[in-house]
Amino acid sequence: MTPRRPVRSYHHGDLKTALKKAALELVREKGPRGFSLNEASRRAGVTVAAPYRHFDDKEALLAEIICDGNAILEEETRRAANGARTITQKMLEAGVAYLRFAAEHADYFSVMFHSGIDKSKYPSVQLSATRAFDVILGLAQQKEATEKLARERAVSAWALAHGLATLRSEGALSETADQEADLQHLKPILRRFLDQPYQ
Amino acid sequence: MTPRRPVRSYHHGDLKTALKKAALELVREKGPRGFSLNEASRRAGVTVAAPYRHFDDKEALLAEIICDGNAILEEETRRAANGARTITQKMLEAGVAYLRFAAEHADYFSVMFHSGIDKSKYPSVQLSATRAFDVILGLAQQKEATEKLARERAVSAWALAHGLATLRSEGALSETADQEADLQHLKPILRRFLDQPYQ
DNA sequence: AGCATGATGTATGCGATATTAACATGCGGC
DNA sequence: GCCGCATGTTAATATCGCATACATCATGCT
Repeated sequence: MTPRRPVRSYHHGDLKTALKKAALELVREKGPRGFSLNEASRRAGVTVAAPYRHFDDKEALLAEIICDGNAILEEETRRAANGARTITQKMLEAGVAYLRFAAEHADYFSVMFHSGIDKSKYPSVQLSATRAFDVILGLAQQKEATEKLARERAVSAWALAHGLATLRSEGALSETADQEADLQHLKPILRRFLDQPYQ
Repeated sequence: MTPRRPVRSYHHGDLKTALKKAALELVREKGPRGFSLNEASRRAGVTVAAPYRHFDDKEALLAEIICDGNAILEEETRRAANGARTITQKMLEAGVAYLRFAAEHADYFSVMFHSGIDKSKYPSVQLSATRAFDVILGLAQQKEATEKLARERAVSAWALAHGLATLRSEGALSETADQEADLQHLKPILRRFLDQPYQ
């Protein structure tokens, strides 16, 4: 009669990761506000006290997720840029990668920008964000003459991509079933923006 | 301003408005997550049950605030556009007005975009958002030949402004004490974007 | 094998919130 | 002046969440 379970060990093994996954799952289901440590613990098959061995508190978990998200974003924009030849094309592909990230990792994106946590309290978060931004900034520096212009170019490209991604995630932009096609449809917008000679 | 009674009377007079103000105040102090119906009631000097005479539930209050915010945004971008002569200048000023709105009404902006409410459940919210967007769209239609191009132009301008505003509100853009100066500093970015011939 | 240590469970305190039901009040129309 | 109806209050319910102290388990090191 005893429920025969496949030897669930007392020690979870990788609870930290499991909790982060559960949190993202919750965000996907119930939106950025739908996350709670308790529910995440339950889903990870663990009591509500266990998470505290791995995270200082609820916010700390979110902060780590944001770091992870920034790392993925950095990685993906960098790879996209590497696949192109000219600087302008690199920036274009990086922008597309940003939009793709926002769509494919909507859960991360949601936590990163809509979880309402005070990022300034977490240096690690700021560091990861800076690193992600540096991908674009690095490209802009190769494109522009002065540091000031490069920074301005990078900021505006970043902002455009971020704005498009946000509008998209809110359903303000008409979307079809084909994500990739929609993405390619937005490309011209980025291209026109980047093609223009700067100053 | 608000009809406030010196003597604490049983009936508040304009509780609906008072609650919305209190909510915005809370958001200003504690961020978009820091709002609760209970605390707002307290600040309005009323018990926690009173709000239900004016709003279906917590979300409904937020939804109304979003409508209000969209109305203000619409009004301010429209006025800014009216103050300029050429279409391009009108769009530029509208963009600056967007950024100014995000800075000066950071509380509204926060609720509008970071409160995590499902806007699709509130037609009134969507209507107000559409009306605000129509200001830009209307300008773009005068600037571009086809409807398709106009829409694209409007979307990208909107996205750029929104992205800049968001980055700004997160402290990603260096800011000085002088809000207005910072704003003028961002103008070139918008201008370069708008000056470019489209297609 | 035995022990130190870290990972998890148990029990519990505390606080907060949203929401509803039933009762009270007083403003404004008649 | 009176009474209805909107507006508030009292009171109660149902959750839920965070956090902590302490016991228990299992793993890996020696």
